[in-house]
Amino acid sequence: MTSFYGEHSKVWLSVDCIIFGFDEGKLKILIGRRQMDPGRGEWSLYGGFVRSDESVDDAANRVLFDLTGLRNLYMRQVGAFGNVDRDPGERVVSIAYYALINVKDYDDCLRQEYGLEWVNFDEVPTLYSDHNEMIQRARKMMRQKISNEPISFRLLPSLFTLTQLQKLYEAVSGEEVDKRNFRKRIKDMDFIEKTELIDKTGSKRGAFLYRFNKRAYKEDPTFKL
Amino acid sequence: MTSFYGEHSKVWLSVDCIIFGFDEGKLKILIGRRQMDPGRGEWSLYGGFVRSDESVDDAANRVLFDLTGLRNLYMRQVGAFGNVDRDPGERVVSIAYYALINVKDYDDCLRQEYGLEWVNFDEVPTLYSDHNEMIQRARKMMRQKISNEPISFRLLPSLFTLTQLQKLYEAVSGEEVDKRNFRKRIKDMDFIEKTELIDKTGSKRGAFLYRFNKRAYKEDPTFKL
DNA sequence: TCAAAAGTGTTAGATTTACACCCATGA
DNA sequence: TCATGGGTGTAAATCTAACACTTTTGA
Repeated sequence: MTSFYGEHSKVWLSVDCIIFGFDEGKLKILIGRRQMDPGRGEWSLYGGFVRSDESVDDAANRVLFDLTGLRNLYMRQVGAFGNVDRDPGERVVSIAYYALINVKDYDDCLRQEYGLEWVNFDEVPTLYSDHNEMIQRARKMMRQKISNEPISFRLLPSLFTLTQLQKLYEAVSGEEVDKRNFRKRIKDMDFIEKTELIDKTGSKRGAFLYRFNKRAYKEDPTFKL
Repeated sequence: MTSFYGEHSKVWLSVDCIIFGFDEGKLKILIGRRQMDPGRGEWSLYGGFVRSDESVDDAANRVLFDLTGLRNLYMRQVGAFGNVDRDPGERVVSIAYYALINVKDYDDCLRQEYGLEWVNFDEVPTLYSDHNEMIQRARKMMRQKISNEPISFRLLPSLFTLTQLQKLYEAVSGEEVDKRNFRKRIKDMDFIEKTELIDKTGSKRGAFLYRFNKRAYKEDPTFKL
């Protein structure tokens, strides 16, 4: 191969995906046992190598699609992790991404096939290499986003109750909020629409279901929680 | 070379540095004419390849030190830029970093030696490859930071006037603020200390010089502009 | 003497926070 | 009938934003 850059050394480049979900009032991530050496058997994020014919973003999308069967997930780059010895085998630099999925959309057969587990974010075990650092950075980014962009809806079913929305917000932001004040703020956002549907799974009385109107949000994209 | 990952392809990895400065009331960045093919002669950020024995962060620090002679600069990773064809020559993935320097600390001989120019951020020409995208992302990150972290002091001399501080804030945030309201907020921050020194370069009357007390900030790191 | 930047307080309006009770239902 | 989560309004406190004039001094 001819090269302008021949004298410099190349590195392996991988992507690692932090997949967030929300279920039973808790923020969760999807992790599995590493299937390859080095580190076989350790808890780990799921990742893959970047191929020569795909962009780094495409590699992350491919890995996410393999894993979830879902396209067009909300996905953001966390950043590059490039310590020399981060991979015990070779020099591998990894670009971390986080993605948000609705746990209910996710095919549990696929989860079992890959041997993945949903674990509560606050109870994540020690992970392979620098993966714990990756998830912390991802969480920090997400915490900043959730107050300024409507990302909650990526983690919830398309119909959700205000209590669910509030619990999610609390789980991500890490602080409790007053129910009445929270609902007041939601009422001001016209793109969060009340339906006539009632969810009775969470309480005897039942709670109204709401939906996120993407179109309405695009017309007036002001968001502040 | 033995490898666990032999079947996957490696890539060249570079770092690109966005060096911000502030002078004469304007936010500036340091760019130069590209010295190598492909793209020789085009306006470009300054960068370098990541070596096999250094972390990606170290590579960025090395490039910054070569260029400025300064250590311990404020530096943050912007992210990985990994489109397949972003480099016309070969597959090169680049990790962008931005750094803040005080223009007065910067040795102008070094600038000339490397053929670099300070250009107003709002007047940056078309740059090589995806470098314009990099600087936009860097600026966005910086805009978010400046209200929540005391980074202004990295761009200013150690003694500065409140007018300078305000102009800097306006240049980075992109919006004008009321002088009295701005000063009120500054007064609340005990780690921005008034000295008895007067700067007479900016006005006939002269303005008091202030200084950032790092130690006091560490004791009470609350910041909100 | 005048142009140019430095410096200084008050008030109205908006936003945020704290707070407690009734409702509907299934078990 | 009672335990559980759903739903609602008001008032005090805080924060934000708007606003204009005096001071100093070198040219």
